[in-house]
Amino acid sequence: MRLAPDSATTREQIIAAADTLFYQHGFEHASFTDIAAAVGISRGNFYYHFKTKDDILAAVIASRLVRTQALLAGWAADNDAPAVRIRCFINLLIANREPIMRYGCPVGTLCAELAKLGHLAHADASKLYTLFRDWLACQFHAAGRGAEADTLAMHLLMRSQGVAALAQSFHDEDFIRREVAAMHAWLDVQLAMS
Amino acid sequence: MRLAPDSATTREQIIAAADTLFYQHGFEHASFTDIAAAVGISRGNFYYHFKTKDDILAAVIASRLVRTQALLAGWAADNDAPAVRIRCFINLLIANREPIMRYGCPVGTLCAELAKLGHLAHADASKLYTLFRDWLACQFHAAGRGAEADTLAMHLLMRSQGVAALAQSFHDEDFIRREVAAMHAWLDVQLAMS
DNA sequence: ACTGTTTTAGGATGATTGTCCTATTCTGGG
DNA sequence: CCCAGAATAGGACAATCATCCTAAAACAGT
Repeated sequence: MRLAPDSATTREQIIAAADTLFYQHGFEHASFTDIAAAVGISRGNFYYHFKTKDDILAAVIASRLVRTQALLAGWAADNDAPAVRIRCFINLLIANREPIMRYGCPVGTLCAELAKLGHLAHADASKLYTLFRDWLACQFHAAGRGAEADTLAMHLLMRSQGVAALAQSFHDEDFIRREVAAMHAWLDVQLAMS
Repeated sequence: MRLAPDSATTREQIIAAADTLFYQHGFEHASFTDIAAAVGISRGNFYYHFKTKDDILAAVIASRLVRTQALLAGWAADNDAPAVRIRCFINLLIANREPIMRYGCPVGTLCAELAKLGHLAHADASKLYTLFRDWLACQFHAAGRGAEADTLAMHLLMRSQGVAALAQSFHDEDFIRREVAAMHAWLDVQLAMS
């Protein structure tokens, strides 16, 4: 019973390709053929690695959860001040502005699609939101806003979602920068209250 | 050459059913069969009224543009003060909270899906955003905030989109009410600046 | 009642989908 | 060298999709 290192690579390649295609074209519109072509393997070979498309989706969501957790942990490790950590989240809109203007927010668009499909995986996809929500709430708590930490976290998350949605349709980079600046200003006010 | 009143009714029924199904299940996931079943006509009969699915989509978007314009014109006719008019827009989140928590914002989810599909109709769907944007900017202008009217309009639109996105995934009515109250408070501040 | 147009129903069509089967190739341990 | 298991390829399969065709029905004007 070996560890099958090549299989793990192929499996990870499938997940990575599916992740990208689900993001760029949506879960439903991205087909097995598309993913197979992106990875460079045959279409029928999928059954060996994933029994159903839902299994791939579950693996993609699990992968995103891990990477998101690592991202948030990295921000927390690199910065001592909660204020700086929160600004890392806000600046994500600037760093990812190109894909956001093309495909929207990876979390928001996936959750919206799965909710419309009535897909069971929507519950798991929502955990991506929860990850950001709880992390932000934790930072607000550390910044002395414990009583309203979750409310403030949801407010910031809400603004990032709204910015991503409008940026996608209007393709307006200045709008993103303007709203990011407004979010930083809002944060200044909130942190001054503690 | 008669006006074909029955045909107009059937055509409108198709548009209405397609509008609902596109909203509830998404454009791609809503099939001809679904729409036909909702209207109560045969599947093959569509070709007589609409040559392609894209034609139905175009008709649905055109119908939404007309209804949105009428909605905005109604708000403007019913209220003299720009402040009250803008609050009508904000309160839309409360009035439509049930469908929003289920299916998200009709405009936002449609635009996001069409953008991901690279669909040509995305440009027309974005006009729905523009309708709200320009109308809001007009109200801010009338309220004495001419210089920043469009910026304020985009900010309000952004917040409504963000609230709808999170409300759909978290199914949280209290969150909607809290953010609507915050939007009203924000508006108070903005109008006091004029 | 007749006629030409509008409207409808039902099925055919080809393409695409997710799923699944089977034969072949690759690989590492004995 | 050989061989069991892992991995792959290619195609079969039924279902679904948008689209399209054709014949029947409903209707209006005469």
